[in-house]
Amino acid sequence: MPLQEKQLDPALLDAVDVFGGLDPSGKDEALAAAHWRKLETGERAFEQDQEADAFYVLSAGRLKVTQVTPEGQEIIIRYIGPKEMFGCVAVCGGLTYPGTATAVTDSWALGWTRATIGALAQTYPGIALNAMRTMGGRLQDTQSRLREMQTERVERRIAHGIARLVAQAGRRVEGGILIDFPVSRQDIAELTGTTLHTVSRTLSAWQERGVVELGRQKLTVRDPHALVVIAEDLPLKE
Amino acid sequence: MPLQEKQLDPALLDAVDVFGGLDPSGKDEALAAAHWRKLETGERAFEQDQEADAFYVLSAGRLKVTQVTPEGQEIIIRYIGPKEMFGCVAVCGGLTYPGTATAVTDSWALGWTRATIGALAQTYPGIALNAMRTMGGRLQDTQSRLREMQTERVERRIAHGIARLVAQAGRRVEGGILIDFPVSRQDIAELTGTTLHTVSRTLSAWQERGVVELGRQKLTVRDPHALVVIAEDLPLKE
DNA sequence: CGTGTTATTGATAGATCTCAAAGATGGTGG
DNA sequence: CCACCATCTTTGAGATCTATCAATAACACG
Repeated sequence: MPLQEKQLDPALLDAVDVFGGLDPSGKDEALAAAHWRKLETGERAFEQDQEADAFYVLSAGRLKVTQVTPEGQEIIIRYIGPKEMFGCVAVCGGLTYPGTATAVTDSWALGWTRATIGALAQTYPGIALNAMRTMGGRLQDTQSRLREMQTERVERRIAHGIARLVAQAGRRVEGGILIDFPVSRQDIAELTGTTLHTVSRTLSAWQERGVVELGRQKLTVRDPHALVVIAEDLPLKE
Repeated sequence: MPLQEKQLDPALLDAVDVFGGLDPSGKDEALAAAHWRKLETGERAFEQDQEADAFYVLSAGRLKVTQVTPEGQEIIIRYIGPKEMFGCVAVCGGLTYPGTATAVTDSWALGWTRATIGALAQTYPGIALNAMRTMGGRLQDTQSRLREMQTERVERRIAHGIARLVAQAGRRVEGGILIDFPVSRQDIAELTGTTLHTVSRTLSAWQERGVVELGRQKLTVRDPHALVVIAEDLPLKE
C-alpha cells in the first residue's frame, strides 16, 4: 500500500511552499499531524458551501477548483498541481468553501483539520507568512484574469488560458507541449468565459494554422510562439 | 495641522482589521513606526510596476486601485475605504505594485516601509494572520467578480457593481442611498467591464424606471430592492 | 462667457451566443 | 471481437448583445 511508504517519506514536504523554511522537526510534526486522502478521478475533496474543515496540499495528481452560479453555470477558478495547497479558506477565517475541488486525474492529498493547521501555524509563524505569500500570488493571478475578461476578445482569452495551462502542466513531447491531464473544450470554455462551441471553432482554426494539435480531451501546443502572438495580440510581421 | 493631533490619537488603529487583537503596546509601537501621507484628490500613493516599498492603511478618504493593460485600457481593481489596508504586496513577497492607487477624494493614509511592517509582523504574528484573512476575503471577492464577468450580461454586472459600491460607500440620504464619492460613468464601466456608453444607456433606463437618480459623477440609488432584482435576475412578479 | 470634461443618444457593424444537428471517440458488455 | 452507448466535438445558420463611430448636450470651473 503506497500510503505507508508515503507517510514515511521525510522529504515529502520539502518543495512545498507553505512549509518552506520550516525546520526538519517542524516538517515531521506537520507530517505526523496530516492525514492522507486518495481521490479517484472525478471525486471531490470538498464541495462549495460545505463547512471548511480541512486544508490540503496536493501530493500527486491534479484537481480543478470550480464555482457554480445560482443559475447552475460552472466556472473553473483554477487548477491545482502537485505541491500546491488548496482549501486555504480553512486557514484564513472562512466558514465554508467558496468552491468545489474535483480530481481530474487520480490524486493523493495531505490534509489537516482546521484545528490542526491552526495550531501548527501558531507554533510556526512562517507557515502563515508562506500561506499569505501564496494567496498574494493567487490574488494577483485572479486579478490578471479579471483584467483579461474585461479587456480582451475571446480568442485572446483562450490563448492566455491555454498559455497558463502550458506553464502549469505542460509536458514536452516530440513536436510540441502536451497539457498533462484531460481537458475538454467545455473546460477551456469555463476557464476563459466563453462557450464550448466558440472554443471548438477557435481551436480548429488554430489547428488549421498548425498552432495546436487536437484530440479528445487532449491538447498539444505545436507552436508556442504563435500562441503568445495571439495572446499578446502582436502584429504579424509585415 | 491635523497631522499632529492624529499621531497622538491612541485609538487610531482600533477598528483596523490588520491590527485586530494586537495589545495596546503593540498598537503604540505600530503607530510610532508609521508615517503619515496626505493624498490630494487625484494624487497617487503608488504606481503600477513601481517597487513595492510600503504598506498602507487608509485613515480617511477613498482611493481606487487600478491596472492598465499594455494597450492602455484601464480597469478598476477595487476601491479602498477608511480602515482598509492597501499596498499589501509589500508585505507578501511581491517586488512591485501590481496596480496604481489613486485618491478619489482627499485622503490620509498611514504608511509603513516594507522593512518596518516586516519587523512588526515578526514580533506580532497576529498581524500576518489578519493580513491573510483580509487577503482571503479579497481573493474571494475577486473570484466572484470573475464569475460575474464570465456568466453575466452587462446590465447585471452593472447592477452588481453598483450594489458593491453601495455596500462599501453608501450613505443614507433622503429618498435613497448616495455613493459617497465621485464616480463617473467611465469609472463604472472600468469596474464592470463595459464602455461608458453602455453604462450611460443602462443607468438612464434605470432612472426612467425610478431605480436610481443620476448626476454628474454622482449616483443615488432610489430603489435598492429593484437593483437587487436586476442583479440577481429575479423574475418580475406576475 | 469660454473651455474642457462628462454625459447622452442614435446608427451601424461585428463578435459571440444560442439553437440545432450530425460526426467522432472510447469504453463496456454481450 | 463487435456493436452499442454515453460523452465529447464539430459545424452551420440565425439572433442578439454590445462595442464602435459620431455628434450633440449638459455641466463645472476659472
